[in-house]
Amino acid sequence: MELRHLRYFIAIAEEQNFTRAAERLGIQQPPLSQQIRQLEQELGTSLFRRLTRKVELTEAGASFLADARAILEQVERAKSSVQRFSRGEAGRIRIGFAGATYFQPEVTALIRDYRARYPGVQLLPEQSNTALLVEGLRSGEIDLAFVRPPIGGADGLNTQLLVEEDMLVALPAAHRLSRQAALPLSALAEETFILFPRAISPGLYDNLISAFHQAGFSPRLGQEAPQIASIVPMIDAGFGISLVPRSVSQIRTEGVRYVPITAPVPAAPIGIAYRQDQHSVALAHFVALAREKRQHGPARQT
Amino acid sequence: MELRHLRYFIAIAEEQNFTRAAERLGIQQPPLSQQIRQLEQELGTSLFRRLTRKVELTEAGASFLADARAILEQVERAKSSVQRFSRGEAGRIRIGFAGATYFQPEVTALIRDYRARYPGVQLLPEQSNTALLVEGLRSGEIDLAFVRPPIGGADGLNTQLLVEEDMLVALPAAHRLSRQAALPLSALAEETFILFPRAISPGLYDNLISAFHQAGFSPRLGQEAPQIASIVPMIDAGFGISLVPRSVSQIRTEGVRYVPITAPVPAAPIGIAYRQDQHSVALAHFVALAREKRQHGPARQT
DNA sequence: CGCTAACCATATATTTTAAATATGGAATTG
DNA sequence: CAATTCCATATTTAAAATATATGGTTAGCG
Repeated sequence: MELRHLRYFIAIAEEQNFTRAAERLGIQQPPLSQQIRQLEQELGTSLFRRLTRKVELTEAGASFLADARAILEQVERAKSSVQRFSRGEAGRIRIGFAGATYFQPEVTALIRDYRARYPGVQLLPEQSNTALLVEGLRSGEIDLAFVRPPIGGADGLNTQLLVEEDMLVALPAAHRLSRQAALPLSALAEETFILFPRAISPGLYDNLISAFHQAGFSPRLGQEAPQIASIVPMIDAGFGISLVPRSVSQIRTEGVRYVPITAPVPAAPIGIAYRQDQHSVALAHFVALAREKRQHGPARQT
Repeated sequence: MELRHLRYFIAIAEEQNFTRAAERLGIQQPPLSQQIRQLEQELGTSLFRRLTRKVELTEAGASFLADARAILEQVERAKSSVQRFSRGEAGRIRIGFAGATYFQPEVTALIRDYRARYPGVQLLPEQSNTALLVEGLRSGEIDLAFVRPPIGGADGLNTQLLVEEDMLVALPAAHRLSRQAALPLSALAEETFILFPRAISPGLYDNLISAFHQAGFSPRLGQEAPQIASIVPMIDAGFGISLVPRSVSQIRTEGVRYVPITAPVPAAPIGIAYRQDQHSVALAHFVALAREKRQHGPARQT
C-alpha cells in the first residue's frame, strides 16, 4: 500500500464515480481502476459496490475512508512539523546559567526576546557553575550556556561575549568604607576577601586576582563561598568583603552595601558558549539574536 | 511522498547506516540514497547528517521519525479495522422491535448470543410497531426488525420466521372464566374485545379476526388499545378482554389473568425482516444466527 | 604516512510499475 | 432499441524504482 492508493480511494469515494475521480486526479480511468483493485486485493475486501450509475462505499470502505483521510492529514502535519524544525521554529534548547548570570538584565532580556520570536522552541533552563557547564556542553547534556569567560580549554566550543559587566565592592553596612561614593581597589589592601572556589569559574577568578595585583597587593583570603551568589549573605555575616559582578547587587540586604570601583574597574564579562559542531537551527537563531543584541548595545529597545 | 519513503527513512534511522538499511529492506544502497534524497527534497530539509562512519538524524529528522512511525502504525490499524468490518466483526446494526417482541425469550436470547459472538458490532435498538418498522427498513433508517408477520407489501424485504408463539386469553381476574384451565375461543363469543389498531400490525390483526371467524363469531370490539402492550392495563381497567401473544403474559398484574386456548390455538409468529439489497456482513451474520437458532429449536443450548 | 576499508553519492542500465490508449460489456434511459 | 453511462480488461507506452558500476571522502591501521 502506498499513499497514492489512499489519495485515489478518497477521490473516488468523494466523487462516487471512477471517471470523474480520475479527471480530478489528472489521470485516466483505467489506471485508477487498477490501483483500486490492487488496494482491494491487499485489504482482502472490496471497498466499493459498483452500481450501474455510480459506485458506493461498502461498510468496510466507509470505515477505511475515515482512516485514509486521517492518515493523509497526519502526513501533512508531519510535513509541516518537520519544516518548522528545519526553520528553527520548533525545537528544544537546554540552557545552563553560570552563577549569578541569571541576574543580569541583558541575559533575561535575551531569553525573553527569543521566546517572543520563537514561541515554538522549548527552553529548558538549568543552574550550575561555569566549569560544570563547560563539561555539560561537551557531553551534550546542555546545548547552550551563559558563562563567565574566558573558559579554559574551549576546544570544540564557541564562545561569544554578551555583556561587559563591571564589578562592585560589596562590604558590610557597618564597614568604615561603606559610605564612600567610589573606591580604588588599593583602598582594600588590608581587607579579608571572600571568594568562590577558582574551579567553578577560573576566568572570573583570575580576573579578580590580577586586578588585585594591578592595584599593588595580594588579597588576604578568608572563608571560601560555595558559589558566587552566596558571597552576599557571608558578607552580611561578617566573614569579610568581596568584589561581585554588578548584577549581584540586585540582591539587596540590610547589612550589605555595594560601592563602585574607580578606574581601572575589573570586568565580569558574561558570554554564551555552545558546541561548534552543534547543528540546531533553533540554537543558531539564539546565537544570532545574542550577537544582534550585543551589536545594538545594552540600551536597545525591543 | 509515498509510504515507501517513510519505510525507507525509518530503516535508515534505525540502522544509522544506508547500506545496512538497504540490506534490511531487500534493495541496494543507491536507490535507497535516491529515495531519501527525494524525500528530503520534498520536505525541504535534510533528515540525516552524513558522517564518515555513520549517519545521524538531524533535529528535523528526529521529529519526522516519530511521525513516520505513527503514520505507519495508523496505516496498519486502518488495515485491520477494514478487515474486521469486512469479516462482520465490526459494524453497526440498527434494530427495530415491533410491539411486545422484546418480551420474547427467543428474541432476547438471539440478541444476547449475537452480542457474545460479535462483540465488536454495535447494536442500536429501537421500539416501534410493525408498520413503521417496515417503512424504516425501506427508507434505510433501520437495518433489521423484529416484526409480527406476515408483513404487507414485502417487496424488497426478506422475512424469516423466528418464533411460532401462541396466544392466550387475557381477562380480568374477576371474570367468570378467569379460573378455567383452558378455554375454546367459542366460549368468548359474547365478550367485548380490546384490540390494537389494524394498521400497526395487520398480519397479527388479521390472524386474530380469522381465528374468531373460525370459532364461529365476529368479536364485539370495544375501546382500541394504542399498542399491544397497553392492552393489559386496559383489561385491568375493565374495558374488556383480549387475546395476546404468550410472551405478553410476562406482564404480571394483580387484576389480569391469562388462560390458555384449546386447539386450534391462534398463532402470533415473530420474524425478522431486512432489506434484500442489504450487504452488511454483520447483518448477514445476525440473520444466519437467527436461522441457526430456529433450526435447533427453542431449547438449544449455546 | 600511505593503504585499506567503510560508506554514501553519482552515473548509467535495467526492470518494474504506473499510466495511457483502445475496446468491450453491462445496465439504465429516453 | 439505440444511445449513453460507466467500469473492466487488454495492450502499449512512459515513468519510476531498482540494480550495477564506479568514484570520492574519511577514519582506522600497520
